[in-house]
Amino acid sequence: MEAAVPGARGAVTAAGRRATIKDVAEAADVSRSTASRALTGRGYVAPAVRERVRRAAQTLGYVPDAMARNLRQQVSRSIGVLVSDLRNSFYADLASGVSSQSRRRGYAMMLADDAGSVEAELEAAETFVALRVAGVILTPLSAEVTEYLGRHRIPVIEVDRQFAEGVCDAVVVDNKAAAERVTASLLQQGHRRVALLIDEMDWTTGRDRLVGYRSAFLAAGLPLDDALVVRGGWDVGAATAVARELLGGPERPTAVFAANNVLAEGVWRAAQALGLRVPEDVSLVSFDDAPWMTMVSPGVTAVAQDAVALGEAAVAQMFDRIQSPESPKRTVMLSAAVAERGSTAPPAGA
Amino acid sequence: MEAAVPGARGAVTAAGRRATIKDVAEAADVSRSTASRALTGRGYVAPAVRERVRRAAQTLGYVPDAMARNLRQQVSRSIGVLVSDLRNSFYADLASGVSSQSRRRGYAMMLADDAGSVEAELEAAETFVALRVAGVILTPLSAEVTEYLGRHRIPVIEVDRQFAEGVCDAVVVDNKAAAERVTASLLQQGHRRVALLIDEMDWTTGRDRLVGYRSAFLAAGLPLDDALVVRGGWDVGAATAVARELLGGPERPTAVFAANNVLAEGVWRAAQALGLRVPEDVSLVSFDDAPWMTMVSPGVTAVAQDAVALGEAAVAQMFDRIQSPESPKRTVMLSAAVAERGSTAPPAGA
DNA sequence: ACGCGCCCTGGGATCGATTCCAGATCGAGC
DNA sequence: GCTCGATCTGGAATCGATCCCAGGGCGCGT
Repeated sequence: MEAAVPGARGAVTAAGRRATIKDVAEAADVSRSTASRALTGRGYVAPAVRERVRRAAQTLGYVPDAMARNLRQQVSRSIGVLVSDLRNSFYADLASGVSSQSRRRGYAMMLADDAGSVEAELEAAETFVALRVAGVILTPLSAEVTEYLGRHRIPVIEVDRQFAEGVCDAVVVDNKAAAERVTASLLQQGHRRVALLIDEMDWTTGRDRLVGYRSAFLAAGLPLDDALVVRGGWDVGAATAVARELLGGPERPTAVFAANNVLAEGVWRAAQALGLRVPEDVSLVSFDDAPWMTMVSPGVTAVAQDAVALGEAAVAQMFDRIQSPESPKRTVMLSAAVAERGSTAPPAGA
Repeated sequence: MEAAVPGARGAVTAAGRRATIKDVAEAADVSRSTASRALTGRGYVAPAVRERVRRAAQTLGYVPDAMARNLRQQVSRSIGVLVSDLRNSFYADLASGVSSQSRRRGYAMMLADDAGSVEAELEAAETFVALRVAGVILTPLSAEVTEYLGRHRIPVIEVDRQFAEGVCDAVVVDNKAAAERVTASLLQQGHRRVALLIDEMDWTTGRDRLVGYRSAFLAAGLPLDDALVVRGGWDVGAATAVARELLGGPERPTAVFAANNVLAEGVWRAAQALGLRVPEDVSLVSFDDAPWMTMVSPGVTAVAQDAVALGEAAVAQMFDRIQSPESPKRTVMLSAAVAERGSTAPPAGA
């Protein structure tokens, strides 16, 4: 174990403690107040003294205690991020976008994932409150969490999905337009039995995707068949099982629109397992891009939400909100591109 | 905007401030000390008083300020995690494993990603020091960062890779054994021109994978050809370009061992672009599994490092270290399974 | 010479929670 | 009745940094 040599580029005082501003002040032979002013740059300090303090801090390897600073200033320079599942690339990309932007602004990121559990979500929210984060960016699971954080006067930005519009700042993609676009494109190719595989209809994500799907039928003057709207479950296993049922049945749809990447994976696996070729036997479109969709052949046509951009936009909106706490709530809607890749074709009979 | 009704399940006092322990104490008609003891459970408090304080806290929506608590107690209940790139599923899984385990122990996770930049890495480390995290789990980019954190007496666990063994706690996979195993399996299938596509040889990851690759040749009594060891670059674009060069050349290898998932993606894309079939024209094995490898056909045979388990093990080791700061440094080595999927076959001539 | 304003510094309060310590109360044992 | 110990409570110090404020020194204008 190396000895802590004071004076060397060490990080601790001789006693083995971490250096505090008091140590710096003593080393520079000034008061704590002056040392603080010299280092933060707020208030008068003679240039020579400032330099002396700076050097002392450097020598001691002084790093100000963020706890103490935040406690005194009653603000923190970290933001909370709460997503559903880091192992899903959508959320990981989202977190990545948030991370880069918040670092750029000098903020640290506290990241938590509820594993789809409302309880874990609330627990994480409480941790954020305890840590007095400057704001929280989350993909909400329950309506409670937003309300809870709001009660504690913590700015909240909902990303990807909302329960209701206008009650909370949010950054979402234009689910309806994108869903309508890809559905219309399938209908135009001649498909009539287009199934929608979806997981939930409680959030704006699910609702709007369903609405978009339906309005494409209406716009084309085609009848809706509710039997073609199928609930897919929350994980790949469940999605695969449901998709097998759907594709293995007697009245097999000629195209499937999967409402997210997990469901799309289920459809893909089910098609493989059943020996169905894509797109010859069944066309597939996914809402939500994923790395594997560009690796398989044919590639899977997908609504490519830019999750990184979503995260970045959320950070931007968070800082807007911090700057003007009283301005009306705003929902930012990003449009999503459709990445055409070849997993769709006119139905066999056409 | 809803009014903050004190007495309701509100989160703020009438003045709009956040409730502090002083508010709780006054509401329960006790001193701050007693309130603190009642809520933390340390020290004597009459049962009736404890209950009164608890209810007051509940009513006020009191959440203790972690800053103040940590400052007083000189410990924090959060750990820092520093990975290279959240958008890479390996790191995302790692973070996910850390997240679940640290939450289980009541710790919050501060997550940062250096985007492959040593500067960003050190900056993040400084943030962790400032926040007085209980420990840091990282995939090191530079040797400096570990040393820096060590100087500040912060426990560090290196994950996935190390510069040198024994100087720092670490959790790694048995790179050499796994690399040797898959290489040997290719050799046994009859391959002789087995290329190794690798990005770096400065860390134990790269070094050991190279060593494993080589020792498989030696064990089989086959000659090594250094021209078959190719540097692949850091992103998919670069990897693809290098792989195209490799597979498009005159002396095309019959099998490629890609040293990580990014490189494997490059090889896969290059093979597609060149119209080469896997495994008929070229066999492919990857070190490091990725979701797409199970989606393509044939699936890509890969050394399946369990990144989630890696993260979980790192957390476990971190708490061991916190409990016994003086015990000797330890490197935990996890073995990696090989997921056989069909991307290998005997070479065409065989 | 005096007053005014500017530059600069240090003392001390402050943020919110924990914790040490002194003191109060009460019941039991002798 | 007195002591002793256990139980319980509140006052005050403490963690590390910031920042208000008082005050000293100095230059300058009159």
